Amino acid sequence: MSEVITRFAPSPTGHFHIGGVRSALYNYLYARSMGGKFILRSEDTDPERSKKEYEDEFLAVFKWLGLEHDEFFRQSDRKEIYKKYLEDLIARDVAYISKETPTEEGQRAEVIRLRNPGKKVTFEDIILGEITFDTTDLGDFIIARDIESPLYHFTVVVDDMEMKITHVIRGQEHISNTPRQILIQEAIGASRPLYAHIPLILGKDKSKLSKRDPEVIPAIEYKDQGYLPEAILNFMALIGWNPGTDEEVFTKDALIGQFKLDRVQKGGGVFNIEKLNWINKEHLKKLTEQQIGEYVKKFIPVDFAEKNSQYLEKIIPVIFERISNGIEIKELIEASEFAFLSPEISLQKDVLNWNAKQDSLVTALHLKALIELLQNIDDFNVDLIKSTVMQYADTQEKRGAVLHPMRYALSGQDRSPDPFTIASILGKEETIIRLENALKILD
RNA sequence: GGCCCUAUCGUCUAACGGUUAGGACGGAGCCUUCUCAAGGCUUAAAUCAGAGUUCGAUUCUCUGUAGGGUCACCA
Repeated sequence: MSEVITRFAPSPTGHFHIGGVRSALYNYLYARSMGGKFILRSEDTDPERSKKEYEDEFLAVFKWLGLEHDEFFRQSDRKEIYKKYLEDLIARDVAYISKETPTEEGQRAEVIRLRNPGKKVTFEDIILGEITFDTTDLGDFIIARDIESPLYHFTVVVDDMEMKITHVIRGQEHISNTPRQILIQEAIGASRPLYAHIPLILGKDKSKLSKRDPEVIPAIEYKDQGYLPEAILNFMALIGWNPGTDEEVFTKDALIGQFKLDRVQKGGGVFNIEKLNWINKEHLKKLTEQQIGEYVKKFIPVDFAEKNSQYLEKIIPVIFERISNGIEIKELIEASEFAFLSPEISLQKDVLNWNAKQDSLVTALHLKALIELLQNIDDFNVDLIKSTVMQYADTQEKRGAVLHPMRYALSGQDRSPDPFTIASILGKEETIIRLENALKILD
Protein backbone atom coordinates (compact mmCIF):
# COMPACT_ATOMS: atom_id res chain seq x y z
CA MET A 1 0.00 0.00 0.00
CA SER A 2 1.64 3.20 -1.16
CA GLU A 3 1.57 6.48 0.68
CA VAL A 4 -1.46 8.68 0.23
CA ILE A 5 -0.69 11.97 -1.51
CA THR A 6 -3.36 14.59 -2.02
CA ARG A 7 -3.15 18.06 -3.45
CA PHE A 8 -5.05 21.26 -3.56
CA ALA A 9 -4.46 23.33 -6.66
CA PRO A 10 -5.93 26.82 -6.59
CA SER A 11 -5.56 29.22 -9.43
CA PRO A 12 -4.37 32.69 -8.36
CA THR A 13 -6.79 34.50 -10.62
CA GLY A 14 -9.07 35.99 -7.99
CA HIS A 15 -9.89 36.11 -4.31
CA PHE A 16 -9.70 32.83 -2.47
CA HIS A 17 -13.15 31.83 -1.30
CA ILE A 18 -14.62 29.59 1.32
CA GLY A 19 -15.44 26.84 -1.17
CA GLY A 20 -11.74 26.52 -1.84
CA VAL A 21 -11.11 26.29 1.87
CA ARG A 22 -13.35 23.28 2.10
CA SER A 23 -11.78 21.48 -0.84
CA ALA A 24 -8.38 22.15 0.65
CA LEU A 25 -9.58 20.98 4.05
CA TYR A 26 -10.87 17.65 2.78
CA ASN A 27 -7.59 17.03 0.97
CA TYR A 28 -5.67 18.01 4.06
CA LEU A 29 -7.81 15.96 6.41
CA TYR A 30 -7.66 12.87 4.25
CA ALA A 31 -3.89 13.08 3.78
CA ARG A 32 -3.25 13.65 7.48
CA SER A 33 -5.67 10.95 8.60
CA MET A 34 -3.85 8.47 6.35
CA GLY A 35 -0.42 9.63 7.41
CA GLY A 36 0.19 10.84 3.88
CA LYS A 37 1.30 14.03 2.20
CA PHE A 38 -0.61 17.17 1.29
CA ILE A 39 0.69 19.19 -1.64
CA LEU A 40 -0.21 22.75 -2.50
CA ARG A 41 0.09 23.77 -6.12
CA SER A 42 -0.44 27.19 -7.61
CA GLU A 43 -2.02 26.78 -11.04
CA ASP A 44 -0.81 29.92 -12.68
CA THR A 45 -0.50 28.81 -16.28
CA ASP A 46 -2.67 31.65 -17.50
CA PRO A 47 -0.29 34.62 -17.50
CA GLU A 48 -3.11 37.01 -18.34
CA ARG A 49 -5.14 36.33 -15.25
CA SER A 50 -2.71 35.06 -12.63
CA LYS A 51 -1.63 37.57 -10.00
CA LYS A 52 0.99 37.22 -7.31
CA GLU A 53 -1.23 39.02 -4.81
CA TYR A 54 -3.87 36.31 -5.13
CA GLU A 55 -1.27 33.64 -4.51
CA ASP A 56 -0.17 35.55 -1.41
CA GLU A 57 -3.78 35.71 -0.36
CA PHE A 58 -4.48 31.99 -0.42
CA LEU A 59 -1.12 31.33 1.19
CA ALA A 60 -2.14 33.67 4.00
CA VAL A 61 -5.42 31.83 4.42
CA PHE A 62 -3.65 28.49 4.64
CA LYS A 63 -1.28 29.86 7.23
CA TRP A 64 -4.09 31.36 9.27
CA LEU A 65 -6.11 28.16 9.22
CA GLY A 66 -3.13 25.98 10.02
CA LEU A 67 -3.50 23.85 6.90
CA GLU A 68 0.20 23.24 6.51
CA HIS A 69 1.37 21.66 3.29
CA ASP A 70 4.29 19.32 2.77
CA GLU A 71 5.28 20.65 -0.62
CA PHE A 72 4.55 23.68 -2.71
CA PHE A 73 4.71 23.98 -6.49
CA ARG A 74 4.04 26.72 -8.95
CA GLN A 75 3.12 25.67 -12.47
CA SER A 76 4.88 28.64 -14.00
CA ASP A 77 8.13 27.12 -12.70
CA ARG A 78 7.46 23.86 -14.48
CA LYS A 79 7.11 24.92 -18.10
CA GLU A 80 10.02 22.79 -19.28
CA ILE A 81 8.37 19.69 -17.93
CA TYR A 82 5.10 20.30 -19.76
CA LYS A 83 7.01 21.09 -22.92
CA LYS A 84 8.83 17.78 -22.76
CA TYR A 85 5.57 15.84 -22.43
CA LEU A 86 4.01 17.84 -25.22
CA GLU A 87 6.91 17.14 -27.55
CA ASP A 88 6.73 13.47 -26.76
CA LEU A 89 3.00 13.37 -27.48
CA ILE A 90 3.49 15.09 -30.81
CA ALA A 91 6.42 12.86 -31.71
CA ARG A 92 4.24 9.84 -31.08
CA ASP A 93 1.39 11.48 -33.02
CA VAL A 94 -0.90 11.10 -30.02
CA ALA A 95 -1.28 14.85 -30.21
CA TYR A 96 -0.79 17.08 -33.18
CA ILE A 97 -0.38 20.65 -34.26
CA SER A 98 -3.63 21.77 -35.72
CA LYS A 99 -4.23 24.60 -38.17
CA GLU A 100 -7.04 26.83 -37.01
CA THR A 101 -9.14 29.68 -38.21
CA PRO A 102 -9.21 32.13 -35.30
CA THR A 103 -12.73 33.34 -34.57
CA GLU A 104 -11.91 35.46 -31.56
CA GLU A 105 -9.23 37.92 -30.69
CA GLY A 106 -6.14 36.34 -29.21
CA GLN A 107 -6.73 32.97 -30.80
CA ARG A 108 -3.83 31.25 -32.51
CA ALA A 109 -3.62 29.96 -36.04
CA GLU A 110 -2.03 26.83 -34.67
CA VAL A 111 -2.84 24.93 -31.48
CA ILE A 112 -2.03 21.50 -30.08
CA ARG A 113 -4.83 18.99 -30.00
CA LEU A 114 -5.03 15.52 -28.50
CA ARG A 115 -6.11 12.70 -30.78
CA ASN A 116 -9.27 11.62 -29.07
CA PRO A 117 -9.83 7.88 -29.37
CA GLY A 118 -13.53 8.71 -28.91
CA LYS A 119 -14.60 6.08 -26.44
CA LYS A 120 -16.62 5.67 -23.30
CA VAL A 121 -14.71 6.40 -20.13
CA THR A 122 -15.85 4.98 -16.84
CA PHE A 123 -14.34 5.83 -13.52
CA GLU A 124 -15.15 4.96 -9.96
CA ASP A 125 -15.75 7.95 -7.73
CA ILE A 126 -15.22 7.33 -4.02
CA ILE A 127 -18.20 9.48 -3.13
CA LEU A 128 -20.47 9.20 -6.15
CA GLY A 129 -19.80 5.71 -7.38
CA GLU A 130 -19.43 4.67 -11.00
CA ILE A 131 -19.67 7.44 -13.58
CA THR A 132 -19.54 6.98 -17.34
CA PHE A 133 -19.01 9.55 -20.07
CA ASP A 134 -18.85 9.26 -23.81
CA THR A 135 -15.84 11.31 -24.82
CA THR A 136 -16.64 11.27 -28.51
CA ASP A 137 -18.35 14.64 -28.47
CA LEU A 138 -15.24 16.17 -26.91
CA GLY A 139 -13.51 15.81 -30.23
CA ASP A 140 -9.79 16.37 -30.52
CA PHE A 141 -9.71 18.89 -27.72
CA ILE A 142 -6.99 21.47 -27.28
CA ILE A 143 -4.33 20.74 -24.67
CA ALA A 144 -1.95 23.62 -25.40
CA ARG A 145 -1.97 26.92 -27.25
CA ASP A 146 1.53 26.13 -28.42
CA ILE A 147 4.47 24.04 -27.27
CA GLU A 148 5.28 26.60 -24.57
CA SER A 149 1.72 27.22 -23.41
CA PRO A 150 -0.01 24.16 -22.02
CA LEU A 151 -3.59 24.44 -20.87
CA TYR A 152 -5.15 23.51 -17.56
CA HIS A 153 -6.24 19.95 -18.32
CA PHE A 154 -2.80 19.06 -19.53
CA THR A 155 -0.78 20.58 -16.72
CA VAL A 156 -3.04 19.03 -14.11
CA VAL A 157 -2.54 15.57 -15.48
CA VAL A 158 1.22 15.95 -15.89
CA ASP A 159 1.61 17.36 -12.40
CA ASP A 160 -0.61 14.82 -10.74
CA MET A 161 1.45 12.09 -12.32
CA GLU A 162 4.82 13.62 -11.52
CA MET A 163 3.79 14.41 -7.98
CA LYS A 164 2.42 10.90 -7.56
CA ILE A 165 -0.99 12.13 -6.47
CA THR A 166 -3.00 9.14 -5.28
CA HIS A 167 -6.31 10.86 -4.52
CA VAL A 168 -7.85 13.72 -6.44
CA ILE A 169 -10.33 15.32 -4.07
CA ARG A 170 -12.08 18.26 -5.66
CA GLY A 171 -15.42 19.95 -6.13
CA GLN A 172 -18.15 18.39 -8.22
CA GLU A 173 -17.80 21.12 -10.81
CA HIS A 174 -14.79 19.13 -12.00
CA ILE A 175 -16.72 15.96 -12.56
CA SER A 176 -17.16 16.51 -16.27
CA ASN A 177 -13.49 17.46 -16.58
CA THR A 178 -12.53 14.03 -15.39
CA PRO A 179 -13.04 12.05 -18.62
CA ARG A 180 -10.84 14.35 -20.68
CA GLN A 181 -8.17 14.25 -18.01
CA ILE A 182 -8.32 10.48 -18.05
CA LEU A 183 -7.80 10.57 -21.80
CA ILE A 184 -4.69 12.68 -21.30
CA GLN A 185 -3.48 10.30 -18.60
CA GLU A 186 -3.76 7.42 -20.99
CA ALA A 187 -1.94 9.41 -23.66
CA ILE A 188 1.06 10.16 -21.45
CA GLY A 189 1.00 6.78 -19.78
CA ALA A 190 0.01 7.96 -16.33
CA SER A 191 -1.83 5.75 -13.91
CA ARG A 192 -5.24 6.87 -12.82
CA PRO A 193 -5.57 8.39 -9.37
CA LEU A 194 -8.62 7.74 -7.22
CA TYR A 195 -11.29 10.41 -7.58
CA ALA A 196 -13.51 11.89 -4.91
CA HIS A 197 -15.79 14.68 -6.08
CA ILE A 198 -17.14 16.55 -3.12
CA PRO A 199 -20.52 18.30 -3.06
CA LEU A 200 -20.70 21.98 -3.79
CA ILE A 201 -21.56 24.75 -1.41
CA LEU A 202 -24.85 26.33 -2.37
CA GLY A 203 -26.39 29.71 -1.79
CA LYS A 204 -29.56 30.28 0.19
CA ASP A 205 -32.60 28.34 -1.08
CA LYS A 206 -30.13 25.88 -2.56
CA SER A 207 -29.70 27.92 -5.66
CA LYS A 208 -26.47 28.90 -7.28
CA LEU A 209 -24.16 31.09 -5.25
CA SER A 210 -24.60 34.77 -5.88
CA LYS A 211 -22.27 37.59 -4.96
CA ARG A 212 -24.75 38.52 -2.27
CA ASP A 213 -24.16 35.35 -0.32
CA PRO A 214 -21.90 35.65 2.70
CA GLU A 215 -19.69 32.77 1.66
CA VAL A 216 -18.65 34.66 -1.44
CA ILE A 217 -16.56 37.09 0.56
CA PRO A 218 -12.84 36.36 0.38
CA ALA A 219 -11.95 33.68 2.93
CA ILE A 220 -9.37 35.89 4.57
CA GLU A 221 -12.15 38.24 5.69
CA TYR A 222 -13.43 35.65 8.10
CA LYS A 223 -10.23 36.23 9.98
CA ASP A 224 -10.95 39.94 10.15
CA GLN A 225 -14.44 39.20 11.38
CA GLY A 226 -13.15 37.30 14.35
CA TYR A 227 -13.79 33.75 13.31
CA LEU A 228 -11.35 31.32 14.85
CA PRO A 229 -9.39 29.05 12.50
CA GLU A 230 -10.67 25.92 14.18
CA ALA A 231 -14.24 27.17 14.02
CA ILE A 232 -13.95 27.71 10.27
CA LEU A 233 -12.39 24.30 9.79
CA ASN A 234 -14.97 22.69 12.04
CA PHE A 235 -17.86 24.33 10.25
CA MET A 236 -16.58 23.74 6.73
CA ALA A 237 -15.92 20.10 7.50
CA LEU A 238 -19.53 19.71 8.59
CA ILE A 239 -20.99 20.90 5.30
CA GLY A 240 -20.91 17.65 3.43
CA TRP A 241 -19.44 15.42 6.07
CA ASN A 242 -20.27 14.09 9.52
CA PRO A 243 -18.65 11.49 11.73
CA GLY A 244 -21.85 9.50 12.19
CA THR A 245 -22.18 10.53 15.81
CA ASP A 246 -23.95 13.45 17.46
CA GLU A 247 -20.66 15.19 18.06
CA GLU A 248 -20.37 18.54 16.31
CA VAL A 249 -17.59 20.51 17.90
CA PHE A 250 -14.16 19.42 16.75
CA THR A 251 -10.61 20.66 17.01
CA LYS A 252 -8.45 20.28 13.95
CA ASP A 253 -6.82 17.18 15.40
CA ALA A 254 -10.19 15.67 16.23
CA LEU A 255 -11.23 16.28 12.63
CA ILE A 256 -8.14 14.48 11.40
CA GLY A 257 -8.89 11.60 13.70
CA GLN A 258 -12.51 11.26 12.59
CA PHE A 259 -12.51 12.16 8.92
CA LYS A 260 -13.52 9.47 6.44
CA LEU A 261 -13.89 10.12 2.75
CA ASP A 262 -16.67 7.58 2.42
CA ARG A 263 -18.85 9.51 4.83
CA VAL A 264 -18.88 12.53 2.57
CA GLN A 265 -22.30 13.60 1.36
CA LYS A 266 -23.37 13.45 -2.28
CA GLY A 267 -25.61 16.49 -2.40
CA GLY A 268 -24.64 20.13 -2.08
CA GLY A 269 -25.04 22.06 1.15
CA VAL A 270 -26.02 25.56 2.10
CA PHE A 271 -23.63 27.73 4.03
CA ASN A 272 -25.46 28.67 7.22
CA ILE A 273 -23.81 31.62 8.95
CA GLU A 274 -25.93 31.10 12.09
CA LYS A 275 -24.42 27.73 12.67
CA LEU A 276 -20.94 29.09 11.99
CA ASN A 277 -21.56 31.67 14.70
CA TRP A 278 -22.60 28.97 17.12
CA ILE A 279 -19.56 26.85 16.34
CA ASN A 280 -17.33 29.89 16.62
CA LYS A 281 -18.76 30.58 20.07
CA GLU A 282 -18.13 27.01 21.11
CA HIS A 283 -14.49 27.40 20.17
CA LEU A 284 -14.33 30.84 21.73
CA LYS A 285 -15.40 29.30 25.04
CA LYS A 286 -12.25 27.22 25.04
CA LEU A 287 -9.95 30.24 25.07
CA THR A 288 -8.01 31.17 28.19
CA GLU A 289 -8.81 34.37 30.05
CA GLN A 290 -5.79 36.04 28.54
CA GLN A 291 -6.72 34.97 25.02
CA ILE A 292 -10.24 36.25 25.54
CA GLY A 293 -8.83 39.61 26.58
CA GLU A 294 -6.70 39.85 23.46
CA TYR A 295 -9.54 38.72 21.26
CA VAL A 296 -12.09 41.18 22.58
CA LYS A 297 -9.70 44.13 22.59
CA LYS A 298 -8.90 43.56 18.97
CA PHE A 299 -12.47 44.42 17.99
CA ILE A 300 -13.19 47.28 20.34
CA PRO A 301 -13.25 50.56 18.40
CA VAL A 302 -10.25 52.67 19.39
CA ASP A 303 -12.18 55.80 20.33
CA PHE A 304 -14.33 53.76 22.69
CA ALA A 305 -11.27 52.08 24.15
CA GLU A 306 -9.55 55.39 24.76
CA LYS A 307 -12.56 57.01 26.32
CA ASN A 308 -13.16 54.09 28.65
CA SER A 309 -9.64 52.88 29.23
CA GLN A 310 -10.15 52.68 32.99
CA TYR A 311 -13.01 50.20 32.57
CA LEU A 312 -11.66 48.22 29.64
CA GLU A 313 -10.33 45.19 31.49
CA LYS A 314 -13.48 44.83 33.52
CA ILE A 315 -15.95 44.93 30.66
CA ILE A 316 -14.14 42.31 28.61
CA PRO A 317 -15.94 39.37 30.20
CA VAL A 318 -19.25 41.21 29.92
CA ILE A 319 -18.71 41.75 26.21
CA PHE A 320 -17.43 38.25 25.67
CA GLU A 321 -20.52 36.68 27.14
CA ARG A 322 -22.70 38.47 24.62
CA ILE A 323 -20.97 37.83 21.33
CA SER A 324 -20.06 34.99 19.00
CA ASN A 325 -17.71 36.81 16.65
CA GLY A 326 -15.72 40.02 16.31
CA ILE A 327 -18.29 41.91 14.29
CA GLU A 328 -20.76 41.55 17.13
CA ILE A 329 -18.31 43.23 19.48
CA LYS A 330 -18.34 46.33 17.34
CA GLU A 331 -22.10 46.15 16.97
CA LEU A 332 -22.58 45.77 20.69
CA ILE A 333 -20.60 48.90 21.39
CA GLU A 334 -22.17 50.85 18.58
CA ALA A 335 -25.57 49.91 19.96
CA SER A 336 -24.64 51.81 23.14
CA GLU A 337 -24.79 48.72 25.30
CA PHE A 338 -22.08 50.25 27.43
CA ALA A 339 -23.41 53.78 27.61
CA PHE A 340 -23.48 53.36 31.38
CA LEU A 341 -19.74 53.76 31.44
CA SER A 342 -20.18 57.44 30.74
CA PRO A 343 -20.32 59.62 33.88
CA GLU A 344 -23.19 61.63 32.44
CA ILE A 345 -26.24 59.53 32.86
CA SER A 346 -29.68 61.01 33.16
CA LEU A 347 -32.38 59.46 35.27
CA GLN A 348 -36.14 59.64 35.25
CA LYS A 349 -37.96 59.50 38.51
CA ASP A 350 -40.70 57.14 37.39
CA VAL A 351 -38.30 54.65 35.93
CA LEU A 352 -36.21 54.77 39.09
CA ASN A 353 -39.30 53.89 41.09
CA TRP A 354 -39.35 50.53 39.41
CA ASN A 355 -41.30 51.96 36.51
CA ALA A 356 -43.70 53.78 38.83
CA LYS A 357 -44.53 50.61 40.68
CA GLN A 358 -42.98 51.89 43.84
CA ASP A 359 -43.30 54.92 46.07
CA SER A 360 -40.39 57.36 46.04
CA LEU A 361 -40.03 57.02 49.80
CA VAL A 362 -39.53 53.29 49.54
CA THR A 363 -37.04 53.63 46.71
CA ALA A 364 -35.12 56.22 48.67
CA LEU A 365 -35.05 53.90 51.64
CA HIS A 366 -33.52 51.13 49.57
CA LEU A 367 -30.99 53.42 47.94
CA LYS A 368 -29.84 54.65 51.31
CA ALA A 369 -29.56 51.13 52.58
CA LEU A 370 -27.53 50.17 49.52
CA ILE A 371 -25.16 53.07 49.97
CA GLU A 372 -24.50 52.01 53.49
CA LEU A 373 -24.09 48.36 52.65
CA LEU A 374 -21.74 49.05 49.77
CA GLN A 375 -19.81 51.59 51.75
CA ASN A 376 -18.76 48.79 54.07
CA ILE A 377 -17.42 46.51 51.39
CA ASP A 378 -13.67 46.80 51.20
CA ASP A 379 -12.97 44.30 48.48
CA PHE A 380 -15.38 45.62 45.87
CA ASN A 381 -15.83 42.53 43.69
CA VAL A 382 -18.92 41.15 41.97
CA ASP A 383 -19.39 38.16 44.21
CA LEU A 384 -19.19 40.12 47.40
CA ILE A 385 -21.39 42.91 46.08
CA LYS A 386 -23.90 40.37 44.90
CA SER A 387 -24.09 38.41 48.13
CA THR A 388 -24.33 41.58 50.21
CA VAL A 389 -27.00 43.20 48.08
CA MET A 390 -28.95 39.99 47.56
CA GLN A 391 -29.08 39.37 51.28
CA TYR A 392 -30.75 42.72 51.67
CA ALA A 393 -32.94 42.43 48.57
CA ASP A 394 -34.27 39.09 49.73
CA THR A 395 -35.73 40.70 52.81
CA GLN A 396 -38.14 42.50 50.49
CA GLU A 397 -41.25 41.01 48.96
CA LYS A 398 -39.72 41.35 45.54
CA ARG A 399 -36.00 41.65 44.93
CA GLY A 400 -36.76 44.02 42.09
CA ALA A 401 -37.78 46.63 44.60
CA VAL A 402 -34.12 46.97 45.43
CA LEU A 403 -32.43 45.63 42.34
CA HIS A 404 -34.24 47.70 39.78
CA PRO A 405 -33.54 51.10 41.35
CA MET A 406 -29.96 50.05 41.89
CA ARG A 407 -29.44 48.89 38.34
CA TYR A 408 -31.16 51.91 36.87
CA ALA A 409 -29.39 54.36 39.16
CA LEU A 410 -26.06 52.92 38.08
CA SER A 411 -26.79 52.54 34.37
CA GLY A 412 -29.55 54.94 33.45
CA GLN A 413 -30.61 52.27 30.98
CA ASP A 414 -33.66 50.08 30.58
CA ARG A 415 -31.45 47.22 29.60
CA SER A 416 -28.02 46.60 30.97
CA PRO A 417 -25.90 43.97 32.66
CA ASP A 418 -26.93 43.11 36.21
CA PRO A 419 -26.35 45.74 38.91
CA PHE A 420 -23.58 43.81 40.64
CA THR A 421 -21.55 43.60 37.50
CA ILE A 422 -22.06 47.27 36.77
CA ALA A 423 -21.11 48.24 40.32
CA SER A 424 -17.94 46.21 40.18
CA ILE A 425 -17.02 47.75 36.84
CA LEU A 426 -17.64 51.30 38.02
CA GLY A 427 -15.86 50.80 41.30
CA LYS A 428 -16.94 51.70 44.79
CA GLU A 429 -16.52 55.43 44.56
CA GLU A 430 -18.43 55.94 41.32
CA THR A 431 -21.12 53.51 42.43
CA ILE A 432 -21.80 55.44 45.60
CA ILE A 433 -21.83 58.73 43.70
CA ARG A 434 -24.42 57.44 41.28
CA LEU A 435 -26.61 56.07 44.02
CA GLU A 436 -26.49 59.40 45.80
CA ASN A 437 -27.33 61.26 42.61
CA ALA A 438 -30.32 59.00 42.17
CA LEU A 439 -31.42 59.80 45.67
CA LYS A 440 -31.48 63.50 44.82
CA ILE A 441 -33.99 63.20 42.04
CA LEU A 442 -36.48 61.49 44.27
CA ASP A 443 -37.34 64.63 46.22
C1' G B 1 -30.66 22.30 -25.03
C1' G B 2 -26.81 17.67 -24.79
C1' C B 3 -24.13 15.07 -21.12
C1' C B 4 -23.39 14.31 -15.86
C1' C B 5 -24.65 14.67 -10.57
C1' U B 6 -28.13 15.26 -6.61
C1' A B 7 -32.95 15.06 -3.65
C1' U B 8 -34.85 13.51 4.79
C1' C B 9 -37.41 19.29 9.32
C1' G B 10 -36.15 26.47 7.16
C1' U B 11 -30.56 24.95 7.35
C1' C B 12 -26.45 21.10 8.38
C1' U B 13 -27.49 16.06 8.84
C1' A B 14 -28.51 10.50 11.31
C1' A B 15 -31.14 6.08 10.37
C1' C B 16 -28.16 -3.49 8.20
C1' G B 17 -35.25 -3.08 3.86
C1' G B 18 -38.60 -3.28 9.88
C1' U B 19 -37.30 3.42 14.47
C1' U B 20 -42.80 6.94 17.83
C1' A B 21 -37.77 8.98 11.20
C1' G B 22 -32.81 10.76 15.77
C1' G B 23 -29.32 15.02 16.70
C1' A B 24 -27.57 20.12 15.92
C1' C B 25 -28.31 25.43 14.32
C1' G B 26 -32.21 28.73 13.97
C1' G B 27 -37.62 29.49 15.74
C1' A B 28 -41.42 29.21 19.64
C1' G B 29 -42.69 28.46 24.81
C1' C B 30 -41.36 27.78 29.90
C1' C B 31 -37.90 28.04 34.07
C1' U B 32 -34.14 31.11 36.25
C1' U B 33 -34.55 36.50 36.90
C1' C B 34 -34.82 43.73 38.32
C1' U B 35 -33.76 44.35 32.56
C1' C B 36 -30.32 42.31 28.86
C1' A B 37 -26.99 38.29 28.09
C1' A B 38 -25.73 33.43 29.54
C1' G B 39 -27.74 28.76 31.28
C1' G B 40 -31.60 24.75 31.92
C1' C B 41 -36.09 22.37 30.19
C1' U B 42 -40.02 21.67 26.62
C1' U B 43 -41.91 22.11 21.75
C1' A B 44 -43.19 22.80 16.40
C1' A B 45 -40.88 21.23 12.01
C1' A B 46 -38.88 16.51 7.03
C1' U B 47 -38.44 11.37 3.88
C1' C B 48 -40.06 15.84 -3.85
C1' A B 49 -44.24 13.14 -6.75
C1' G B 50 -45.98 8.66 -9.02
C1' A B 51 -45.42 3.69 -10.26
C1' G B 52 -42.83 -0.99 -9.36
C1' U B 53 -39.97 -4.93 -6.35
C1' U B 54 -41.10 -6.73 -1.27
C1' C B 55 -44.81 -9.41 4.04
C1' G B 56 -42.65 -4.44 4.72
C1' A B 57 -39.69 0.90 1.44
C1' U B 58 -36.42 7.21 3.69
C1' U B 59 -33.49 3.02 2.05
C1' C B 60 -33.75 -0.97 -4.12
C1' U B 61 -35.62 -0.05 -9.65
C1' C B 62 -38.06 3.11 -13.23
C1' U B 63 -40.49 7.62 -14.74
C1' G B 64 -41.54 12.49 -13.74
C1' U B 65 -40.35 17.06 -11.18
C1' A B 66 -36.94 20.31 -9.02
C1' G B 67 -32.00 22.00 -8.07
C1' G B 68 -26.94 21.94 -9.36
C1' G B 69 -22.52 21.10 -12.51
C1' U B 70 -20.41 21.22 -17.34
C1' C B 71 -20.27 21.97 -22.41
C1' A B 72 -13.29 27.83 -23.78
C1' C B 73 -7.14 28.76 -27.46
C1' C B 74 -10.09 29.94 -18.15
C1' A B 75 -8.85 27.20 -14.21
